Amino acid sequence: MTVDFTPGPETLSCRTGQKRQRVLEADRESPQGRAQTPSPGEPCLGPPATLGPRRSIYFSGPKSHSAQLGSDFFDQPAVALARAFLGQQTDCPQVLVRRLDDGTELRGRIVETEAYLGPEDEAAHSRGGRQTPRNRGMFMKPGTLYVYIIYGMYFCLNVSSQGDGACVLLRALEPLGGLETMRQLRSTLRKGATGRALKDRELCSGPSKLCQALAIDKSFDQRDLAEDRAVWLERSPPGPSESVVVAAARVGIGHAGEWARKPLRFYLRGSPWVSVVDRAAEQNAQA
DNA sequence: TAGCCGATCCCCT
DNA sequence: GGGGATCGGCTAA
Repeated sequence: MTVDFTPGPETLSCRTGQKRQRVLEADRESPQGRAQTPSPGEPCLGPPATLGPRRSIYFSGPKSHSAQLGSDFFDQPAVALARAFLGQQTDCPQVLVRRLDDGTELRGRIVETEAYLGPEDEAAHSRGGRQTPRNRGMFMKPGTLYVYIIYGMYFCLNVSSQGDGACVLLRALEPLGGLETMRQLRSTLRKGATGRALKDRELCSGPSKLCQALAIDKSFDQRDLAEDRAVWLERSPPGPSESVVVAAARVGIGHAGEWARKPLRFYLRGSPWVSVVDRAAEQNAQA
């Protein structure tokens, strides 16, 4: 079986409505579906009525963070979104921002992602169309977070994309701001902490490491990355040079047969912040 | 640096 | 009851 990993615009338009319909249903059904509802002290964060003339369609309305990427950015197929997180369409990788309760902002540029395509993808939690309370975020509107517990003690952070049950796993960040807080969080949360100071490249080089470093846990499940006040996405400042995106096999899904070999993991070639480097795949990456 | 392996517990069948 | 989108310590090369 072959799969087209670069769906065209027609795929874009026909799948969107389907998932949005489910979201409406989800919002009606579950209190968690309204996780992004602002608390009494917060401003209303509904979608912008109009966009400013100079504002990118990818930015949220004026009531969100000024640089916060809006819903439209996430409304693309999983592979396109996984690449867009690395800046392949926007020329610069996106920055994940986490604002802690005390106002501290932690920032990391996304350098590694994995795409999970939905029901047909044997490695996805939504394989075969499975929809359970745990993976519900995968079926919610693009930009919805899907946070799950792995091996009983770690968290992984996914972002729902276009297409039912499709999402993108965030695997690694280049820490840009709040490194000392990240180090503290990692040292506190990681298993068997020995007190050894973690190197910068050990802070966010893995899906669960970045969750620890950004204090992201199950409470973030089903929240909306386009509207949330504690976690959001921004455009990165332009980097020093153009980056090459490597497409490699995904990690840790050996049980998934042929799907385990498909090049659905994406990372920036040469980045020291990536969790797993695939030399063979890098040879195929275009400069 | 790479490979091996145990920890640990949620979630699904 | 068993598997798992991980991590980190230990060992060998």
